[in-house]
Amino acid sequence: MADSYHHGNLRQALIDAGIRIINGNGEESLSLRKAAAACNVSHAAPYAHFKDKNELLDAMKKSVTDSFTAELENAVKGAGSADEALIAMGRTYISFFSRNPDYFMFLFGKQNISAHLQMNKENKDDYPPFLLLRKYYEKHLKENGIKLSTKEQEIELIKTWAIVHGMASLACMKGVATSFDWNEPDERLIT
Amino acid sequence: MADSYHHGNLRQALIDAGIRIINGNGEESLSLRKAAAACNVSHAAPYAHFKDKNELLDAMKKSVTDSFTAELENAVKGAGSADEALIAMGRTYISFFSRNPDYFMFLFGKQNISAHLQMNKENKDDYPPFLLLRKYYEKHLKENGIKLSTKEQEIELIKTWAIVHGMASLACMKGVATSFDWNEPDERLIT
DNA sequence: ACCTCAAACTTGACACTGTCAAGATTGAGT
DNA sequence: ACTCAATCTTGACAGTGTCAAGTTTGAGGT
Repeated sequence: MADSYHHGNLRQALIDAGIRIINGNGEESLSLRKAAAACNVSHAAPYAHFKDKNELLDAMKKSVTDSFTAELENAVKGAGSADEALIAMGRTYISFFSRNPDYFMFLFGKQNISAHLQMNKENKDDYPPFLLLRKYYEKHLKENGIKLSTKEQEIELIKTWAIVHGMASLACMKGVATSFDWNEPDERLIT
Repeated sequence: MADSYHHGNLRQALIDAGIRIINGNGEESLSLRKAAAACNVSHAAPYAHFKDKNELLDAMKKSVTDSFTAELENAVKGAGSADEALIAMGRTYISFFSRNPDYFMFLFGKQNISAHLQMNKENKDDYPPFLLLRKYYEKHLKENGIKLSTKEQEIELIKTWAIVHGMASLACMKGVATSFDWNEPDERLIT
């Protein structure tokens, strides 16, 4: 344990250090050199594992997204119906980013969401949280015997996401959320 | 006109140059030195007008927000009823940021929205676009004879904003919006 | 046991950035 | 014409991303 890197699992260490640095101080406060220093490694060492600073950032985003997805999946486990699952997802979505506003800005604050979606594909349909939403939304339609055209379905899906995402966004803005209890509403957000 | 600055209206020139630089290349591509160079001025000249790089950014955000607000107000002029006004606002909100995705990331991509809200106050209630929304939402309630408690009203207001803001957010993410026509929906977003 | 060699890391350099201190220019008001 | 504060320049500093060149290292083949 003394020095499991020097030769070891730098790369993961850099990802973890990067996330730790960002947390509470925002993305701006991260530099490759600081992350390297946090791993007791020279300033150019990261280039053995990442082509770019952006590649580090993308790996970090992937890591945060994985935590986020895990939390969503966990929230959905305790739900009896698809409706309950959807509500649980909405709550968790907003709650996760209310607890970690830095993560919200980190994930969505730059233009390149596609970069960390799946690295190689480019569509929202590969974004794990969106996959979850679609899955339970379709279940919800089936359970309640609702019939929609593909187009309508897509619109409703994006609208639902937009509500939750927009609320999370507002909840993360300082000076906007104070007078509002973000753990209370979102009962009526299902179409 | 040849050199209206040297002594002149640097500050506004810096704001304009900054916005021009950001447009199409994102916030990252702006440096104080580039903005200064674009105004034919030495690299430390901006410090006569802005304490910080952040103060320049805030001034730029204020400028962009003013354009945005103007567009919203203009959209509302042609509306017969409050309902029409609200729909027009929603369309314009999404349309504005679809046309200028860089502006969206610039305005909302960092944590400090409060910084450019009004510089001295700290509440969303001073954010001009939100003021507009509140105004026409209350008109809408009155016109349709709807009675809500203050709390309920606030919730509906934020929910409405969240939908529109969330849609704009999604519309600005590359790889998300492609399959979706952002000029078509938002008819049913009013409570 | 030795050699090999590619991967992992270090060192040193470069251009660029934000910021500050010190000086030079300027124009308006006395 | 003199003053002075606002404006702008010059020069410096530490910090940044990135690259080129060397150095260490540990696993695999002989």
